Amino acid sequence: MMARTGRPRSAEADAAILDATREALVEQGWGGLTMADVAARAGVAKTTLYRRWANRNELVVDALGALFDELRMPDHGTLAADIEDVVLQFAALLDRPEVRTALMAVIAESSHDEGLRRRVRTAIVDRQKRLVVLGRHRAQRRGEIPPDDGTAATRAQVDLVFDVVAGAVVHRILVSGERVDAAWAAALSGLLREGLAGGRGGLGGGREGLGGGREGLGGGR
Amino acid sequence: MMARTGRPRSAEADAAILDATREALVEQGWGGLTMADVAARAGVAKTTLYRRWANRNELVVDALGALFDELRMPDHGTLAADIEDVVLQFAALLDRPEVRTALMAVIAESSHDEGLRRRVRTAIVDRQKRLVVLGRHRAQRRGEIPPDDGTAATRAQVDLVFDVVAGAVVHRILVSGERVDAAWAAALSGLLREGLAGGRGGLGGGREGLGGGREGLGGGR
Amino acid sequence: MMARTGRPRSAEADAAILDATREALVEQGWGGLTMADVAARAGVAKTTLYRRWANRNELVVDALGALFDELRMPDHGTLAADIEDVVLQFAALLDRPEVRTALMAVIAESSHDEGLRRRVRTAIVDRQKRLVVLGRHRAQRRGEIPPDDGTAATRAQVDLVFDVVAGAVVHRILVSGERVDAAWAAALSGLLREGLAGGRGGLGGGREGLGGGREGLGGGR
Amino acid sequence: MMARTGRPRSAEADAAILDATREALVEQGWGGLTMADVAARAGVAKTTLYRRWANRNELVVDALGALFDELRMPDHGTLAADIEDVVLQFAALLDRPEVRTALMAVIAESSHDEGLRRRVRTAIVDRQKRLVVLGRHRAQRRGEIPPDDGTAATRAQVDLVFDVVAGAVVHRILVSGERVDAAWAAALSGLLREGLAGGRGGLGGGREGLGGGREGLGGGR
DNA sequence: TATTAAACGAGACGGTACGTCGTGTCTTCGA
DNA sequence: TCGAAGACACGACGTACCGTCTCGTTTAATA
Repeated sequence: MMARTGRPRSAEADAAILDATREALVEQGWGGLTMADVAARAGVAKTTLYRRWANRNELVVDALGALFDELRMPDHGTLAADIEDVVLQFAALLDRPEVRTALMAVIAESSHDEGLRRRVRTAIVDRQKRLVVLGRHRAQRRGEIPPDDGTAATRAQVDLVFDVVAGAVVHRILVSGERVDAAWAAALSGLLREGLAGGRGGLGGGREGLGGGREGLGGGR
Repeated sequence: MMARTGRPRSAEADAAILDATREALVEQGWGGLTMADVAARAGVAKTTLYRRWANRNELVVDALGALFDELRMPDHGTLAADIEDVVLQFAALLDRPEVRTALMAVIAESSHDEGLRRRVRTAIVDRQKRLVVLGRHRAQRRGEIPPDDGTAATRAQVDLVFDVVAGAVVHRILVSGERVDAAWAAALSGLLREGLAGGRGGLGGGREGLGGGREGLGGGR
Repeated sequence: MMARTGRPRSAEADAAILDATREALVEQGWGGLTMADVAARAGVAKTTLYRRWANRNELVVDALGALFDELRMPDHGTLAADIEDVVLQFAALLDRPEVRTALMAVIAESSHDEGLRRRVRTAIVDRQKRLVVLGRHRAQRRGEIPPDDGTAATRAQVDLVFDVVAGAVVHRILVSGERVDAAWAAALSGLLREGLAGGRGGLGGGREGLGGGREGLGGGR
Repeated sequence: MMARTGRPRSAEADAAILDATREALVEQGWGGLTMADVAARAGVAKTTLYRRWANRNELVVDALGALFDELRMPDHGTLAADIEDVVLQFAALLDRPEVRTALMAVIAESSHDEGLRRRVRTAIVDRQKRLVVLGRHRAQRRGEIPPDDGTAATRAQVDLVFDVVAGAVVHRILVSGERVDAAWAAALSGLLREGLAGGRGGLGGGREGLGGGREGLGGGR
């Protein structure tokens, strides 16, 4: 079904190109990144890049995605400790200059390029999200949080936690320009733990409190 | 003090350029935005753009900043309602196509351009942050949250709330690509209310379950 | 007849502008000459330049023309000596850097600008040609050459001599890039003397050896 | 000796560009000539122009030089007839609108650009000069003029004749703005023939005749 | 082992935007 | 009213990158 003949593609070239891309991002930044420069650093012809990636954006997404693949969900025995660990891992990743300069750029580009959006989702977003899902399962097995009841509210809670954790870390590092240290990670973890527990089923349990009803919101104290 | 001679700059041109910039962003996206196109839309020469802004990035930051200037802190009587209102305002802003396509792009560029970073801070970030500060003051006057005690922990809490709120909204809309509706805003607000209240006024106060990292943050109590 | 009101134009400004034009030509060459630079050197606003000259070309023609005004027809007592003197004067003029760089340029521009062509003619060409006419008259008074007989051939000879003398000097200096010294001037003068004498008073009188083309020019005899 | 790799340059592009340059010169004149227009006419990208020529001046010199390459030295059997033929060829060349508008311009530019001066010399001046040298050899073989004696005077005479012929034609057409017809060519040819023959060994050798000796000038009648 | 077809390097190519510069006009203020 | 200062619309400049296209040269599977 597929061509079996001819010279096969070089696997070394792939790795060299991704490495060169990250190296160039560190030195030149997103705006200064050029395909010719990447090719030269990788010791490869421009043609070879375009044979594998359609354009600069897709190349960068893959180069970044490889880094996100290294994220690991630890098991420290408590949800809070697990969250803090992941937050710090994520922060360390965002602190890398190639990520700082390129992550938001490809997300911006993806806002008007559906193909790129899909690639960002599979290469980057889903690789983060699975940590949230995994951490949640572990916490449920430990009994720290109630098990899934299969409602939409459950899925909504996963999404909310994901957006809060990832969003807060991204915002602090890339927008506010502040460092994420253990203290900050603990603070965020604490906020989440109380927020989720305090909700007594909270959001996700999604009952009365959701959807506009906020009769109790804040009035609780 | 400064030169008073020569033909003064046209104030109309400034407004026309910023309008044209937003219009072009809507139609062409960040990647398709060109200075020549903006100039043509504004009925102005390219020179006139470059006389006011050093480059495309700074122009776009100012064009976006003007939108963030329209954010208002309402007074609904409760912190939760105030937060939800602001979250929805912010979400509406991020839903505008010119913001979706360009906000993350300029933040990415700012990661290796200190001047641009400052401009982003004053034109965009600080305009959001003052809402958090104002909302916090109101809630303190209402007695919903304890007054500032002047510690670093207090300032840290403001920063954390800001990063969580803004980060979550940005992440949900731009990264996850989901809509922010009243239900989601209420859920986020609830998470924050419980998270802040549960902490006994203190992030970092995090107790037993926390990883331990709280060297100084939580000392505020 | 003319408006007498308002501030009168500065006569000093005119001289300063022409001086500045020549100075700028020396330093920047024709291609590097800018109106703004001329204005700055003259201590004058660009407006003032454009109030007096319609464009760069006309300004330069006048700036060069002033130099050609200094050409003088001496009276050494013989035609040959007079020619040599004028040739050397002309050569000295063409050796000035502002003339080298700009004379051919304005002539080139004049090829598709009738107004400029007229200005070149009156400011530059006619100022050279009158020397030929004057020298011819003197030589006729001395009896070195026959008096005008009013025929077209007479006028044609004046033109031919003018084109040969001016053209040869211009070509040697600007095209061939060689110097004009007394020996060369004498050689040119000698060629002309023999050429005119040999012709038996007649260009076009050319006999047997000539190609045949003489339909009317030589009819002067 | 040189790199043999990569895609070779298109020879068609070269020809198309030079043609387009002459075409644009005819329609727009020297001042209206733009690289973008030439590229568009040639169906070529601007980059391709700049890959071959450093700037507009060098491009135009080559475009004009190709025309001067077509000059031919005929053999009519007499020096006079040969001169007239060449003069008319040269005049026809200078009458072409692309040459009228651009030749003096590039010569002007060459006055402060040594590289351009060299290019003008090889592409234009030397192509004319070889005709003088060739015509002189033929006339010597015919016995019309004495053979070279190897002195500097001989070389000086070649140069003088060249400057006189080329200079006179250029000056008449471009400066005086008059046409060159057979009659004028014959008159110039006659002047030269007599001037060279009358000199008895001509200029350079010419001593006594110089400076003061002009006893016979015009006295021929 | 020879064939063969794709991968590869090099670099020219058609495009497009960049940011700068010069032109000639205009608008303001002060002399 | 003139002049200085300088903003303005316009348009060309020469550069840089894009992504595509030839070239001639490897290189591994296949026949």
